[in-house]
Amino acid sequence: MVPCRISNNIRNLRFNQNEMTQQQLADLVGVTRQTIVAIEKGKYSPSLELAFRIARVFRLQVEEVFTYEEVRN
Amino acid sequence: MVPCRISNNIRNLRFNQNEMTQQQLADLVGVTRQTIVAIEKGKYSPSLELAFRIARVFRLQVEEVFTYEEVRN
DNA sequence: ATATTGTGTAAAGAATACTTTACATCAAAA
DNA sequence: TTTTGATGTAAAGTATTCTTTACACAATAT
Repeated sequence: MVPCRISNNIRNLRFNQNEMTQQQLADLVGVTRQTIVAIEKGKYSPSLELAFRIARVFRLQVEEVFTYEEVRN
Repeated sequence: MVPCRISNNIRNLRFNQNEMTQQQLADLVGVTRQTIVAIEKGKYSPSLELAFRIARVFRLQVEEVFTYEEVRN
């Protein structure tokens, strides 16, 4: 796959929208806290399923939480 | 993770929008044809990255290509 | 002072996405 | 009728996502 970057604003959403901890978000979407940490920190990007679940928690579209951009030089 | 279903209308989009083969779509998004087959047939759902790439080909939002719904009984 | 809460990191293993190779079927073209 | 192109399936291997366990640190509360 062509190199790209998927960033997200989960951290901001957690604070601004519902004042929610990583653990609470993890529970709401059904994964472990470490998974949330890894995604927030950009270690890897989630599965589509998890992306949907996270977006739903904040009542947003996937695109409003995750930003896809191709990497060009 | 709570059971859910992710469906998609890639097949329709291929036919209606650009008259595109599985192989062409695969090349455009940088995966093998088998991956497209598996996703169209619902064998598994793509990574978020691939979902973005497919949506981009059709100039659509992720939500316009993939539909997430929780399974309730 | 020490317990608790929220966050970060790391490493081994399980689960899922994706590749590679190969072969089968059907429809349409030569 | 033979060939070609589009699609479907399957199995073994690689890569990535996610879990589990464990520990560390800083800020706040007791």
